[in-house]
Amino acid sequence: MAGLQNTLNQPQLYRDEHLFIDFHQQAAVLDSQRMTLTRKEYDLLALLVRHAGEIVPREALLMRVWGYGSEIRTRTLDVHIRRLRKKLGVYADQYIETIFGIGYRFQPFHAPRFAQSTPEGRPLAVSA
Amino acid sequence: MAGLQNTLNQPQLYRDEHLFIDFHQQAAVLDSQRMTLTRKEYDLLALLVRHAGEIVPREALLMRVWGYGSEIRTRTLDVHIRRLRKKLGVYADQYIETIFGIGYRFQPFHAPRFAQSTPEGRPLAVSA
DNA sequence: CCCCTTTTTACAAAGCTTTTACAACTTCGC
DNA sequence: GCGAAGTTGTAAAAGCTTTGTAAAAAGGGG
Repeated sequence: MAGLQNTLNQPQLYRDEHLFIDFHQQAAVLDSQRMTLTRKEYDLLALLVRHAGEIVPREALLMRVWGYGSEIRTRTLDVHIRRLRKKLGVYADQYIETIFGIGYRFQPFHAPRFAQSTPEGRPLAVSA
Repeated sequence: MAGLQNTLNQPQLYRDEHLFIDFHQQAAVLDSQRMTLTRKEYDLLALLVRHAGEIVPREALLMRVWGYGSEIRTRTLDVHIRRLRKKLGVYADQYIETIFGIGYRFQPFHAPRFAQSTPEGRPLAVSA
């Protein structure tokens, strides 16, 4: 698999064509430019990237990044997603997908996308 | 034989010549292309496919997918069936049969079809 | 205080579901 | 066969929920 692994068997690194993340140093680099992320922005990005290719439900994000239980109603996740996307620049929509009604998914840069065969319908399948 | 079975003895997978469904991941693939289904569309398709070859009465579908009792009058089932058929493309009519006055039946791709002037196949129990 | 980060608020936009209205079809009695 | 009554197909609109966005408010560390 991808990055070197530590004793907890968690990758220490993520790397694709444009994005590089060092989970140990908690640093992200986009096209050779260091991203300046706030703590929450980094935590959110890191969590998504560690689960690259998988849908991460809103609930899970709110729990693991904010410690919020499902009873808390907040829009702060949306706002942080937006700021992350802004900092991801032109790749934003390719990297961070919205799974309507469920959560978000980080996709490695060249991950195969399942194209849309039907004229209507939106870019994502259901999953939980 | 069908897919692997979990501890509840429900198949986890469905597969035929064109359609593949992973009930655990709640994802459907048609001719190697992931179908983009909304939640209700997936629930409806999954219920029909789990009972492949059997007639599933409208009442049962409305109860199990929508939680509607028999007193509720709605056309939303018809509309969802239509959208499913659209997304099933050219196989639509082969996969989803209308059993007039009773309900619908999902047929595996190469299943032999019998005349349906006298609908056979045991209906699914309506009770929850 | 000041600056930076985080959260909330309010509204806009997008997505999904349901209803509505009418066309097409099936069944059944005549 | 024919017509009536009921059922299903279909397209479009309405309704509701979720997400995007900008701006203001709230927190927190120096």
